[in-house]
Amino acid sequence: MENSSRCVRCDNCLHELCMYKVPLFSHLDRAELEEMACKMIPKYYEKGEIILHAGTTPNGITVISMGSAKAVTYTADGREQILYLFSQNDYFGDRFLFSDEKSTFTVEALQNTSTCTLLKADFQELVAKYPNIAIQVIGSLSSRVAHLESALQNMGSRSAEVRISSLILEYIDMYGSPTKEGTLITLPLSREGIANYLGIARETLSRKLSQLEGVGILKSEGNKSILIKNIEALKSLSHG
Amino acid sequence: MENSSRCVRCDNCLHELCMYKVPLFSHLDRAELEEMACKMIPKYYEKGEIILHAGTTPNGITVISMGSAKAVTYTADGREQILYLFSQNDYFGDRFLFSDEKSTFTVEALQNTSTCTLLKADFQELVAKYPNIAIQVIGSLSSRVAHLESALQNMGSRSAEVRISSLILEYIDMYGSPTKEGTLITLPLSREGIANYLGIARETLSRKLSQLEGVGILKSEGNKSILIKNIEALKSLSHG
DNA sequence: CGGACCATTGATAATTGTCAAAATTCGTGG
DNA sequence: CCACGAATTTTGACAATTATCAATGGTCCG
Repeated sequence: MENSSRCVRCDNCLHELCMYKVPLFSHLDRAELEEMACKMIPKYYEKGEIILHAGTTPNGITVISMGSAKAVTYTADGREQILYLFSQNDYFGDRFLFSDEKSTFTVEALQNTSTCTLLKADFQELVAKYPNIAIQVIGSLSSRVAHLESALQNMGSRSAEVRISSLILEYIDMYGSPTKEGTLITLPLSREGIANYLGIARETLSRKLSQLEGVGILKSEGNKSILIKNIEALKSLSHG
Repeated sequence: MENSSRCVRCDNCLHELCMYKVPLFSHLDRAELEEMACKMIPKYYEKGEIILHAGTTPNGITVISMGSAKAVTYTADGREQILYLFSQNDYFGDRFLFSDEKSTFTVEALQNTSTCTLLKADFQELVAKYPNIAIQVIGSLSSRVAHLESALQNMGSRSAEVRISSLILEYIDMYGSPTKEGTLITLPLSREGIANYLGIARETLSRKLSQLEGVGILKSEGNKSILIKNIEALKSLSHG
């Protein structure tokens, strides 16, 4: 307690420690969390600002404490390919904690966004002190691998319709809330963003969504949300 | 030494310890390696046999000590999507070491293949004893993440030509050997396999390769190798 | 040498990308 | 709260690419 009062707390976290909600740190006890919190470096980015530049070496592990961000690379034919979408309490940089590799992706704020960064050296110290954290890191990387494998599997479908259906189903779980008329998804990305994530043209996405709307499966509600009216139909589409 | 003579050595490894060449274990000293070698379970698979079934929980970390294998999932539209290609000294299962998740992919032997498996429990014991191994696992997962990110980036190119060029360039580094007339690649996969890795139709791959042969960039040498005659041209193709 | 397997080629259809224009949506400032 | 302008999205028409199906040709291994 005394210890923590000596710290400059992360301003973004109000009266809570933001790390508390980060799975990576969830097995630490209060004291350990506070010890770490002291070392977190807070930062603020406007929408559109770059949080991490491709080609540079990340200086630690960065938690999105507020807002959201996308990790993008550019495909050989010059298009933007979104690799990850980071929402509140997601983090990146774990892959660089024990290596000096340069990042191949750029991270850009999708909204006004606050981050907390724990420097590599501090993290390594922490790992030395609490070896269990290494196991947590392994778990974290494992689920990142799982996510990428499934994204890759999805990209393997030649048909745009299948890819779109799968992504919507994923979004239902992550960003959906039930209403009387169906499940309302608050989209984390613009149409263009979704298209760039799926590796298809924005126009193709538009067309397919209109088509799905035409047969009553869903309904676009402005640019930022979609109402899903028939999940079962989506599921059968996503299966080929 | 006495210790090791009490072990049943892995038959596949002849007089060498196969783990010696596995990066994951390369930081262990001889004694540690031998200790671990005692616990490795060797197994042999004919070409086409399944080493790991999707939907089952891997029992440990499996090293390909001889031969090769592919890790595949099936896309929503029923096609085979190759996620990984494992050659000698590659391994899989690291992602399941500290979780009970089921594998989403199936691993199938591409040739007659020998493996050595270290059971989860034994691995965990090893990690407890030599905590540095956890760091090695982190490194191993990190490079797996890097590989997947780049594969995803590649799948984002809408054009088949670009994807093919990128893959060939990758193969040059991994399976190529210089000759007088150019770089000879001994292909690790059949045409169909390459197409399934790239997420395109086998016929499309054929056509593009013929086309590249037509302009003198490469030359198919039977079904199992390709001679690359103009790497620079390939590079510029792969950049869009 | 033969037969199974794999790869190539051709013709066609279906899908998707591209470019341009019109329509919507969104946020801002009055 | 409304209106306006910028940004985003949708739609249309067309071109380009790729998938599909079927037939042919080649390769590999016993």
